[in-house]
Formats: sequence, C-alpha cells, structure tokens
Amino acid sequence: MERYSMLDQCSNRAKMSGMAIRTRQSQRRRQVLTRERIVETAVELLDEVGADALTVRALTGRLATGPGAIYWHIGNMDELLEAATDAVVATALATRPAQPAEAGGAAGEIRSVALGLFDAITEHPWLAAQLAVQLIRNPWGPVTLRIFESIGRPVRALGVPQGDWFTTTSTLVHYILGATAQTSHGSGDGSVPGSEADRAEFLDTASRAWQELDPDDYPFIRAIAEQMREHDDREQFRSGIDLVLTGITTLHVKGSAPGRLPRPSTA
Amino acid sequence: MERYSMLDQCSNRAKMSGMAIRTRQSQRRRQVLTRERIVETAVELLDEVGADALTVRALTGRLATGPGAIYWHIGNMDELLEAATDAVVATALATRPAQPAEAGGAAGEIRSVALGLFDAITEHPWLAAQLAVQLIRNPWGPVTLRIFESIGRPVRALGVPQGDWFTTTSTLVHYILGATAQTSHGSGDGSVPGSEADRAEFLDTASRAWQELDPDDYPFIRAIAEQMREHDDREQFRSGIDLVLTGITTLHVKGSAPGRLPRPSTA
DNA sequence: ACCTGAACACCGTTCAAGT
DNA sequence: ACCTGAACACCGTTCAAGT
Repeated sequence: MERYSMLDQCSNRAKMSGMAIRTRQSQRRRQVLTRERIVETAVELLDEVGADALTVRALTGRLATGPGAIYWHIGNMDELLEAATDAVVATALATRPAQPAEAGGAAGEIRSVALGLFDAITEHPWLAAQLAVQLIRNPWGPVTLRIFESIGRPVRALGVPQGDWFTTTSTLVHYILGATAQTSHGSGDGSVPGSEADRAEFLDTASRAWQELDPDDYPFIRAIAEQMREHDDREQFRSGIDLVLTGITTLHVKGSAPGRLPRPSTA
Repeated sequence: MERYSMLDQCSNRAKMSGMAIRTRQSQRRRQVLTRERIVETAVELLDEVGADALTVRALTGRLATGPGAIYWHIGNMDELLEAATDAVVATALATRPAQPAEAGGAAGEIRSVALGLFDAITEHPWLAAQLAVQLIRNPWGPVTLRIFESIGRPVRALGVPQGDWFTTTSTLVHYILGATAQTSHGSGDGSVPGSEADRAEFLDTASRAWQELDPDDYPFIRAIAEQMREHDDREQFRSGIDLVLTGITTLHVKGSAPGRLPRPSTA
C-alpha cells in the first residue's frame, strides 16, 4: 500500500540529473532523455490530445524511445501526472499577471492567485481533473501544498488571527478547487478547449431542459434556469471568491467593517 | 463526441423493466438481470474493493453472467459509475438524520445537507472521486443537479434575493465538493476506509515533514503544521460551511445582523 | 548508468450466435 | 427481448538483454 506516501514523488532510481547536455550532436530529436523532458512532453500531449490520450506508447512515440526508457526515469504513470500537474501549477502561480499596482492588497492577492489558477485551467482543460485527482489521492502532496502556500500567505496578511489560518485557508482552497472543477467544461479528459459558440449552445440546451424538469422534484433548478443560461463562469468565480472573503473578514478580521472589502480592481 | 450529453443517462436499449420477477425459481443467484441489480452490485463492489477494482469482469463474476449481458442493460462503464454515484447521493440526501427539532432553520438545513454528503463520503470513500468526476465531465448531470437542488432550496428560504440564487448556491456547492474531495483521505480509489490510528499517524508524519520544509519556500505551511496535526476534518468542514454562510448573509440577506448566524445545533 | 523491445497480465467493448 | 462467450484493440508495467 502506497497510501500516505507524502512528497516522495521521485522515482527510486534516477535522482541527480545535473549532467551536462551532450553538447553538439544533432539538435532536436537526439537529446538525452531526462525526467524533465518527459514531463514537458507529457504536458504537450495533455494540451494537444487530452488526458485519456496520454499513454506511455504516445510518449515513447514522440520521444522516440521504448517504455523501458520512460520507466527508468519516471516510476509510474500517476507520478508523471502529478509532476505534469505540479509543473503547470507552479508556472501558473509564478507568472500571474501583475495586479495593477498592488491593487486590493491582501484580498487582491488572493483574487489574483485564484484567477491565475482559473485561467490556467482554461488554458489546460485537463488540469481541472488532475487537480481533483491530486487532492483526493494525495491530499497533502506537492500540488496541494503549493496552492495552500500561495493562498495562505495573503490570508495571513489579511489580518486573520493565527488560530484561524488553517481553517480559513482550507475554505478558500476548497472553494477554488471545487469551482474550477465544474468550470472546466471540457469532455472530462480535457481534450478540445470547446468553442465559445459550443458553450453558448450548451447553456441554451441545458437551460431549456431545466425548465422542463418536474416542478415537484426540481423547483429550484427550474427557477434558476434563466440565470444559469446568462451567467459568466469567470465572473461567477470572482463573486464566489468575494463571498468567501466577506465571510472571512466578517468572522475573523477584527476592526474591519463587515461586508466591506477592498474594491476589486476592474481588470 | 458525446459531450454535452445532459441527462440522457439511459442506455439506448432497455427502458421499461417493470416486468414481474420470475416468481419462485431459485432464490438468490438466478434472479433476472436488471439495470437496478447491476447498479446495486456495482455499489457493493465499490464499497468492498474500491473503484479501481470495479471492472466488468468483477461484475460478471458476481452476477454470474457475461459482459454482453451487462452491456445490454448499461451502455458503458462511465454510465454505470454515474448511476452508482447518483443512487448513493440520492439516498444520502433523502435519509439525512432529522435535525433535532428543525434547529437552525434554513441555515441548519444547509448544514444538514452538507454534512449528509460528508458522512456519505466517509461511508463510501470512492464517492469523493466520483463526485469530482461527475462535476468535471458532466457538469450539469443528474448528480450535480440533485445536489444543487438540495442546497438551493434552503438558500432561497434563507432570504437571498432571486438575482443571487445561482451564484450563492454555486459557491456553497463548490465549497462542499472541494472540501469533501480532500477529506476522503483514502487511497484515491477509495478501497479501505483507513483506521483512526492510521490517520493519526499520517497527520503526525505530515506535520513533521511540514516543519522541515524550506522556510523560504513554505513559510506559511510551516506555520500551520501544528494546527493541521490537531484538526478534525468534520469540524473544519462545519466551520467552512459557516464561513460561507456568513458571507452569504452579510452580503445578500438584508436585515440580518452581519456575522450573526442561527446557532448551529451541537449535534 | 541508461536504454531497447518483446512479453505479460490486464482492461473495456463488440458481436455473431444462441434462446 | 435478452443473454452467451470468444475475440479485438487497447492499456500500464516488467525485465532480460544490450551498450
């Protein structure tokens, strides 16, 4: 049982790989195979064809090797998925669009991190499912840890008392991951991004279907059918974040006017 | 592409199945095969051996048939998983422990629904992953719809103005699903429930590992290491719900004293 | 140390054939 | 209408053998 494995994301063999790249040789195809290069290629494949089509055979094809070569560097498929997810999340968090002149302070930083993740998922639809998988089968693995740290720091800066840091940050992170999961609206494996027209049509069909549900079983769903057809995922996500932030400041930040939040920058 | 399939969860063949059970015959093993019986057996298998071990071969073994029989009734594996998830969620929502004498009103109802789902996941560890999967690959499928309806009704009763019903309910549902995902702490496939001692040891190891992280990279995680070791998942979940509820009442419910919530029953 | 590639033990799904 | 069971086209992973 590899339950509770915690952070041991490296293959048993293959640790150091600071070896110099075999200098000239041929340019593209004949590079040395490294763990990094495998992860990069995995991300490429995930972006292009989706999670279901990322197979070790597809990898060996693109890298011009055999399965044994992959498994020398990588351990297994789950580890590769985790590494790919962590890599994409890391760059998404690091390269967030600089908030216009520190706007919003700590609350603005939280919004920025959250929207950074949201946008990363829009760009890499497979990411939503992988974030969920990581959260579930490795609840405190590198991916979750990274997100917690990014949200936790501004939570602290917000003035939340230390005793509430963990609960508060958890609530934010859990909301973010839940919301981004539903919003990915891909085919689940995250293959094609899905056009804007597709999405409009989808919402239209869904909304119509909702209005024809049994009024006894689904009165509420029927009542929000129209609202849901018109909603914008990203805007709704922002609202959700602000809702949770309001809860935090109201409940935990003393001296704050309840319900008052630093104005979100209209970026 | 079966994207945006929406609610068409039935196999193309096999609709009616109100046929009388072939009366006497032998008792257990020689029942007629129905979609319902397959779903029931799937839930049994999921509970006993986890999601990874639910295969059509395992099903045919327990049901004493061949794969063709399964596929006559069921369509494909994804559909079976969805049906199993929906069945468990439906009974979890229907059989919630009656809140002690209506305590808490609408807010209490929301807590009750949320905790009902939480407890269902504790009982069926595979459920966490499946809820996530449903949310991602079928964002408005029967499972999500059912949960939305259950949360939306008390949201309405809370006094939230109609224009905010959708956003408010979404925020709650997304938090619930994100939180329950991390809390499942199984092996991901949701096989063994995991003992209390296992869990304590896991938290201990994780907490220690956190304290040895790089102070430059993970200052926040290091700071909450102790707090996380002592936390109780269910209690934390309650706090998260209350945090979101506070945000809702503060922001959307006029006439409510901000930060004041109906006292949660100490059940 | 790093890589090759055949082979193994599995999957989900299909489909002609039976009743 | 419902079921059988062999067969198909895939998986991830292993491992003796090469360099």
